[in-house]
Amino acid sequence: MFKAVSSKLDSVALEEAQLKFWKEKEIFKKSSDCRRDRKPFVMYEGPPTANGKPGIHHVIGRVYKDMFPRYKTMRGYWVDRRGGWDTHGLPVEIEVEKKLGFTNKSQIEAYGIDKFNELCKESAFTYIQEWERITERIAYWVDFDRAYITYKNEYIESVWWLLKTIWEKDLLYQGYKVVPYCPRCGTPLSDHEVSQGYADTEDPSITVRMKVLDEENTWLLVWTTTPWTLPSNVAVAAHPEVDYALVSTVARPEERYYLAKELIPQVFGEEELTVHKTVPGSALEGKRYEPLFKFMPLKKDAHYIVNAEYVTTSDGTGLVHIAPAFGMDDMEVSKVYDLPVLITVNDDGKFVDEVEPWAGQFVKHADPDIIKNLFDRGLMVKSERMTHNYPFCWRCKTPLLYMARPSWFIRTTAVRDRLVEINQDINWIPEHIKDGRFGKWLENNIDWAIGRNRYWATPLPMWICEDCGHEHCVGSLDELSQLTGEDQSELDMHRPYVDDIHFACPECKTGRMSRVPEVIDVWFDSGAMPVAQWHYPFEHTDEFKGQYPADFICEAIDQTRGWFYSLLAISTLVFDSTCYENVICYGHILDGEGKKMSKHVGNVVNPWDVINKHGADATRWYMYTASPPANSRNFSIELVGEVLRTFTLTLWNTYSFFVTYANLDNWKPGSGEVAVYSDLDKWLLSSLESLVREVTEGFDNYDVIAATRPIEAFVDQLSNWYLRRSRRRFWKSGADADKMAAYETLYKALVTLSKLLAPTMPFLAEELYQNLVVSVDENAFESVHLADWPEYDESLIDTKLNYDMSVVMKLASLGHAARAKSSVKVRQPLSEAAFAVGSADETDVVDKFADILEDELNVKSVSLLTTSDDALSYRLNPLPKQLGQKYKGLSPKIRQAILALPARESAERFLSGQSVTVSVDGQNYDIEPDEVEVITESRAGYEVAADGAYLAALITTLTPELISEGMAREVVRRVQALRKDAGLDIADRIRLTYAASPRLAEAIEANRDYITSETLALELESSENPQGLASAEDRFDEQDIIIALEKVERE
RNA sequence: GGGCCUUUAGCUCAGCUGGUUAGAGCGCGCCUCUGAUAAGGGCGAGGUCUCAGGUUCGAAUCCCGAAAGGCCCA
Repeated sequence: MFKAVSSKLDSVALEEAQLKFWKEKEIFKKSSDCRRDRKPFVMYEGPPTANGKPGIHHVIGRVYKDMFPRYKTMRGYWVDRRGGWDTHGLPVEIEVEKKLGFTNKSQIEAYGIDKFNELCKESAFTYIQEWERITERIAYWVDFDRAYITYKNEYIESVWWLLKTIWEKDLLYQGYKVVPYCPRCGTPLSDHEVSQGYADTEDPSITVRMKVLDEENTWLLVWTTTPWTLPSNVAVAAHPEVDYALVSTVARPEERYYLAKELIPQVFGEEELTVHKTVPGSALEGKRYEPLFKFMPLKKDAHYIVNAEYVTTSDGTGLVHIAPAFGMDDMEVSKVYDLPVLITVNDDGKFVDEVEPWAGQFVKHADPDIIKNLFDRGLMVKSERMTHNYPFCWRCKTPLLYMARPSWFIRTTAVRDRLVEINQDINWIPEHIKDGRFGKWLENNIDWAIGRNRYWATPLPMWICEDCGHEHCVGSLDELSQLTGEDQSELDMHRPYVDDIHFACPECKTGRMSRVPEVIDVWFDSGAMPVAQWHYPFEHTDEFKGQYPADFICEAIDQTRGWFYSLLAISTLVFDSTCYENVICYGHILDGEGKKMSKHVGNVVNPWDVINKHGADATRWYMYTASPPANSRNFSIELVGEVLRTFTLTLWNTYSFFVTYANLDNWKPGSGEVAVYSDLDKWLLSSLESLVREVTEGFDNYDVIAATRPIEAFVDQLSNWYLRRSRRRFWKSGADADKMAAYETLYKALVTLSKLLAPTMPFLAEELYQNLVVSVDENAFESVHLADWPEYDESLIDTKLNYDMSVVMKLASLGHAARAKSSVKVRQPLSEAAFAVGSADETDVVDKFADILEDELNVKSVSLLTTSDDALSYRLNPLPKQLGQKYKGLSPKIRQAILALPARESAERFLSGQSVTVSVDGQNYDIEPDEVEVITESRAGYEVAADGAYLAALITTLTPELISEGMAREVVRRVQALRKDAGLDIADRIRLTYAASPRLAEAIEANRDYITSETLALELESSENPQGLASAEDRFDEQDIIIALEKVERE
């Protein structure tokens, strides 16, 4: 016996019971351990930070991450599902700063870095229980006990080792980085801070001229909104592919100016011009000019035209002033051309002494003086003011200056080509990421600025001699012990403790080595996880090698610049290979209106609301099937409820039906007579095999939609066609070969579904498996999650059968439509239904599946309409695809010729599989049957419904026998309703009494056997006054009836 | 400002390398069936396939612009 299954489903209760079962039996652990000696499947967990609550957008990532390891486990791979936590970084620091009420970095130092970092460490795990709770509840199986934690010494030591390896390759260096800087607060701001402080402001908008050397009276026109950066100008940039014109005005023909051709109207307005020549920006490269100012000494060559792709012609002159110290783009260009970086401004935002006229003046306040100076020297062409959006310090409202600050870099540009090459071997889902967003990002790679002037992060292990400037990168605690001559194995590798470690300079012997103040970018931490989670190379060498590279990783699409990059950059720098082979990038979850979810707007969905209402399985299924992973999706709780109604419950009720009848018949797999399978069974089994193939291929290709949506379609057909057409087979008494076939077929389908759904709907799958398999098979696996994935058998896939059945469904649907039109209810049997199909290879379907069509439509016989039937007419529909591809431009004429054919004769030939010849422009063409669709139309005598070539026609003439049978069905329906109302069990036997008007009584007697077997009545008697457990009085078809039933206790 | 993506029915999505009258599910209205079902079946309303050009015998699909939204970068 199977455990009885109610047709009602309480998904939340069911899931909680499964959670308990998994926990008690340690199924997660077993699912990994039982494959311990098998080939590994490797997934890396992109570590979340637990200092915020998990939201619905975290749920989506976790359910994607869960399905593939589950699938691979069932395929026999060993999956070590190790978790991880990202614990460092600015977001954690900001939380703590808020808590302490700090507004300024100096407050942290005053408070004490040690105490501050201690608070950060705690804060990083503020919501760890929330994370663990939701993770467990949605059945994301991940090992938290062995989770790596980025603040642990072991982790940090591996990160140091990586940095040292990179340093030894001469790829770690100190340079300048242009950052948004508040001169009043004396600190750079993070992007996040900058974005808070944008405001419209008025600034100068000036166009100056720079004299070209070696060309008579020729000038470059250059535009800028920051006159104060002109003293540090070192070059002028032109876009290599933009056309530049050399022009002079009619008013002053002797002066010639270079500028972008398309910007001439903006610069010169209506003024009359002579264009001397036009050249692409690439031709200007290297042209030298006279600098505007010469305050700073030059250590490198400067003051010539360079090419840069970022130059635009949306405003200005198309010639862009380059001051590497004060612009991010400028700095990048300066690296390409090896230009000098002129630092003309000090930390307070004031000009340095070398800039004599304005030394000590705040740079923005010096703008008017600089403009005046340029006017006086005849170098100013145009001076205006403009309003634009400019960032200000969110604390003190001081305008931010983009300023070069010393910073540490990893020379990723040295491996740029390898990054691009290696990226080609990664399977990106969706594919366009590879050469699109990610590929382009790699091609435009710039050196990775990894230094941060912060506290709670991995310290940069770089020591520098205070005397001679000698640099040394430390790669382990051991090494540090050797250098200092003291045991450092117990050192907390965070600030401020590492800051206190000094040792003698190995180079000059006299100087003291001190650590640089920087910590590193937290992205380096996360990208280091393939190595650092194992404390490699200090420990676990085999584990590291066995778990490198990952087969699969999965994060949101915004990680292209984040984790996806940091992982690839580090593995390329250190191992010259990728550390992941397949990636799914999933999109973001938006609210029901397509807006971003944000706390501020208050449209954030709490995942618990969804799960507590509809359960985790339905939530998971929604995530998988709603849209392709990369699409962003408009989420609402109702959509998850829809999953439950349309998919879960359909499957659940099929399952409940099966268990109910199997228990009634005491059926078990393999019990009873040898099954004889009907075409309907064969069709279902064939569909099942194709389903297994489809889903398997979906998983193998990391195609989430292909691995899930076909299951929905199958369940729909299982319930609404197979089961609907098979109900009677389960009801009938006895246990013949046909019934056995129905049980075997439905059972196989349900058990297979439980396995196919195990990776995606782990709870429901477990319920099915436990009850259908474990309860009757003592050799079964303890859990579906320990079971093997079903193999499919190609030989069982019968494409013709699958196609034929789809035609049968179509014809049945049309039959129902014809019935509705005729207003003869389905309960009334009709003598005949006739069908038309559109092509020769479909004509056998009606005969082959006659019993299904007869039963479904309640008709006595079915037939195929033939072309000889005068009640029908025919129309030919030339198929544009086939004809167009064959005849190209001739196809409109061919089409006309086909339409002009005598329809009936041609239809006859097409439907029997023969071709028809048409003549166009004196040429003959053979039109094949598959190039034309034959459309049948009814002229009279039938009730008809048609769609395209398919047609169903009903003969609605009723005989007395048919009417009598129809009445009997009415009676049966009323008895069944009565049984249900009386609360009888489906298998209860009854005694029936009735009183009916004469014609009805006659019909009841004529169909006595039918009524008694349908209603499980042991007795059926007419009575003057029917009484019993339940009774009903009714009138239909102008007949009156009173029926009553009593339950008969079975011995 | 640049890059990548998205835009098809009220909602969520299919529409393969161009090819029949652009489909499905949900929702809505009407009808119907029911001893598995919170269901099933049928009919119907609902679409300038975001807009504008172009290529083609033929464009939701290919090309070129534009708009709106998302993500990343500046």
